[in-house]
Amino acid sequence: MINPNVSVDCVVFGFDGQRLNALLIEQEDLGQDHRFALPGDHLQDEESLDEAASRVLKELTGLTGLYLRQCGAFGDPNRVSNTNDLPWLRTHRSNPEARVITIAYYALVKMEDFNPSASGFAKRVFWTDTYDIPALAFDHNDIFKQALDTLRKALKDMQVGFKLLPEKFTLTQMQSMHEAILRTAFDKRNFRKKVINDNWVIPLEEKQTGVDHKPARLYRWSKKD
Amino acid sequence: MINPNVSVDCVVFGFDGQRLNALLIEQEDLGQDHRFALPGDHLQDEESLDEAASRVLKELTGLTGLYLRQCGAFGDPNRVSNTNDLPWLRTHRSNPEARVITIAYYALVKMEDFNPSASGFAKRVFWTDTYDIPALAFDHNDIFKQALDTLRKALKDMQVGFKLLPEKFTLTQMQSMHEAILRTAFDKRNFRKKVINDNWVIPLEEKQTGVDHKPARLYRWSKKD
DNA sequence: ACAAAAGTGTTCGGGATACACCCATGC
DNA sequence: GCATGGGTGTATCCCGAACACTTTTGT
Repeated sequence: MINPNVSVDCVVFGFDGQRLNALLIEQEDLGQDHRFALPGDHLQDEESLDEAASRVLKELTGLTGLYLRQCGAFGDPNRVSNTNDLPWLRTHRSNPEARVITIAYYALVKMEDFNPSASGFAKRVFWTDTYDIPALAFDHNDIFKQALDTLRKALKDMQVGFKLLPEKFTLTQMQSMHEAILRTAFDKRNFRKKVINDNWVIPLEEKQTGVDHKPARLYRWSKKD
Repeated sequence: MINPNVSVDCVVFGFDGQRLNALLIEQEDLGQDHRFALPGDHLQDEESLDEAASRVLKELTGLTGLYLRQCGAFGDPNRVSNTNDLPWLRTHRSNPEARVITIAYYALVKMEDFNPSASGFAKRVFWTDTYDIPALAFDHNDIFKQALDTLRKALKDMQVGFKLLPEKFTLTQMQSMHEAILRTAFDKRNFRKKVINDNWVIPLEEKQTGVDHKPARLYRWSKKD
């Protein structure tokens, strides 16, 4: 292998209408406590970094076609040398002591469109509230923080938010998403004025169904992906 | 070597009072045309990515103590396989065909404080206008673009501009720097109002010397590095 | 009728923009 | 005295923030 110690790790964000969630995997049990981690794996020859990130997500979680962006490279010489990480490394890596450089990605998914299922060395895949992330393997908690920061900056530039919403959504859903990601409350009238005036969304004729109150108008994002 | 095909490449920006410049190296001549590149080199064992970037700049240009920030990772399988790059790779790399993943950095220097001088495999080091960058080796032109984009975003957040100015500077110098980086013109009165009201700079009692017109007041940056 | 969420306008303050002339110094 | 850049104030516009009540639907 040409790049034996380079990997990609992905922070997959999903929004469920209330909370911002991230996708974690539980690594195979080796007689230890539960070990949680971000989905990630070594880079293979002949694949680009972006391709590696896509492949990893497909292999470990079954997700494909996600919006993916780099959010940093992590290469501290000791980033994989915590003793808790050693048993797993010894069974999965030909050179368990080697420092691994990882390229971090964040991904956004419309949760309704995807149904992650564990495979590869992931024993289990599950969504967790982003404000309640457990201790993760390696330096994955650092990577997660950086991914969230990057997402927040991108959201303020109004470039990515729609990747987390269904095709048709209500303004309340959109506002909740912003509030969940940025951890702030917005005024309903001001929020609506802004997204409509600035042409971020386009109103549809359709309305919400199946709710036991006044159904809200649906909107779609105005920009191309 | 544990990470044989990982490198760092650095875009060093400097401001000369008029123009934004970037530091390039000319690679050793191998009977070809001039070959220009960003300063960069392979990662060594036991050094972090940031440390590698510092070392590379010291070894190739003599510069130390620079402000350095990551601005992306580049790992396309073909990024080093342009035929023009092969002769150089063959004399400098044990595995010239190997794909190299590089972590890109940008650095900011006060040009007056530093005097870059070529060493290592750099035959020559020189400043070039950032709007007149020649064709560079590998994908270094792409890396340069991304570094400039990153610098511009950071400058708007007003975090980094002062790294390019002398300790004491005039507001006209500061404005020129912003204009050079962002490629826009600002109104003199508005610019001054802003940087003074928002406490970005602190006026000194000192004035400019050695100019053949009314000497300008000097300022210093108000924040800590 | 009642519960639940949808939907809607106005006021106010602060920051960004546009704009032109006099001043101090060196030669 | 003249050339060169230094230095200064005001009016306007737009955007973001604060704020509360009526409407529509399902049960």
